Amino acid sequence: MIKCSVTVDVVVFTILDRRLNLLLIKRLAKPFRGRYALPGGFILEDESTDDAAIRELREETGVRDVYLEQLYTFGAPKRDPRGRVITVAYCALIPPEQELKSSTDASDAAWFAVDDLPSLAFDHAEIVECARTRLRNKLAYTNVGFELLPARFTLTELQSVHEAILGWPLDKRNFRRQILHSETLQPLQSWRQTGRKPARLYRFKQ
Amino acid sequence: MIKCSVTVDVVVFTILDRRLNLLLIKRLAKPFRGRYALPGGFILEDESTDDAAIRELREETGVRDVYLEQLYTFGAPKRDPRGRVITVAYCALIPPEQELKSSTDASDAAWFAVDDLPSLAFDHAEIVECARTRLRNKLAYTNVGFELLPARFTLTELQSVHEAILGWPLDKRNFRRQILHSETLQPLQSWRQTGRKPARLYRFKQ
DNA sequence: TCAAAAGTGTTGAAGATACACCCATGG
DNA sequence: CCATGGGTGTATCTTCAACACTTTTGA
Repeated sequence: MIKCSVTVDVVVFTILDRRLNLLLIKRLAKPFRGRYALPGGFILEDESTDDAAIRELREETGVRDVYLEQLYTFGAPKRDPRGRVITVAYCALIPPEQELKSSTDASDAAWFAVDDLPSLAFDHAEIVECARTRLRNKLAYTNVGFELLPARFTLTELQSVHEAILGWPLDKRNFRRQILHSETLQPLQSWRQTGRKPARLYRFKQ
Repeated sequence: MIKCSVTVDVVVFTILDRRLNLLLIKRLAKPFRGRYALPGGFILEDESTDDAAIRELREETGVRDVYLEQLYTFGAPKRDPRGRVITVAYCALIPPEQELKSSTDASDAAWFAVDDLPSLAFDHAEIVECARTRLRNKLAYTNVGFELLPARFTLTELQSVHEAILGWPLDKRNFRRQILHSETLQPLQSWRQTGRKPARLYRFKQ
């Protein structure tokens, strides 16, 4: 029976420029100084791991009330050179409308397209892989893609989120039929004039 | 930043009498003395959480080389009255052929049908619920049911495993077509004479 | 010959895939 | 009037669900 340090690490996804991006932070301290790592940190005395993930997310990005889900726990004994540290990994999805702390302050945090990541500290590459796989799978049986969009969105925007997550193009008509048939979207009486023809806005029911 | 104790708890499933059962251990120590709990224990200095689960499983049941999968990590601050303990929960599936330590020694361990569990210590009822849900879902997209059977089995036996996990009856013809179509079974040149008409034996490919 | 479990096909419904053109608007 | 993205329907194929009788054996 030993005591060990416990961290949470959060894979924070968002959509930028129609591509799936995630948040990384450049490490200022050893080990892996100068390398990028997932946002995260040690859990506090009186908070659950979920609460720790929520807190880290707020500290690093300023966002709250977003989708957050526990992913997996990584507990290899040598995964952190400083000693025994196990980490509970989380996955967060944040809509692009959010004012991000990281995009406003002169931070060491930056967004990276998932297909163009730098080399990561610790076992964080493995954690990211785990998160991407989970997200892709989840899209098959849930409508979790909404979480990466603002409250009101067009069907084309939703489709491009799905395409960004899956990594392949979808058929427009099939996508629309399927998503509308699921009855999870509420059509609104507003249209967005983004391109030429205005596009109908929808929102997620509940 | 705090240090906390980390345990692994294992939901060990098996099939007994065509029903899904799980292993529980009567606690001899406080807290929850006399209540049943999941097998598990603290992780050691130099083992991964996976290794700890494998070790606990061997210690409590004597089995090795069985299906084992990480489930979820429970990290509420008050989940253990002794102090801050987080637990990484695992799910194990063991075939009924195994000689179980718990069934041979005069142990405080016992099998319980999942639909007839006693009141459990800690948050173990929640962990069990999580395991049952995961197992049910997993059956929809994998053939994990094999893990609860001996190396050679009949299709009727496999069907009854699926029924025990799902909790409802399946159509025999549809089940057989589906499972044979998946090409994960290898038919053998042997038949089991369990009832009247001999039934063909199969084994899981790889 | 009876009881018990093994084994076996077909039909209809629903869901998934593939595919191409017209529309509304701003420049 | 042209360029851009918005919006729409059909035909086919595959997959899933429902359903009942014959076969083999031991007692």
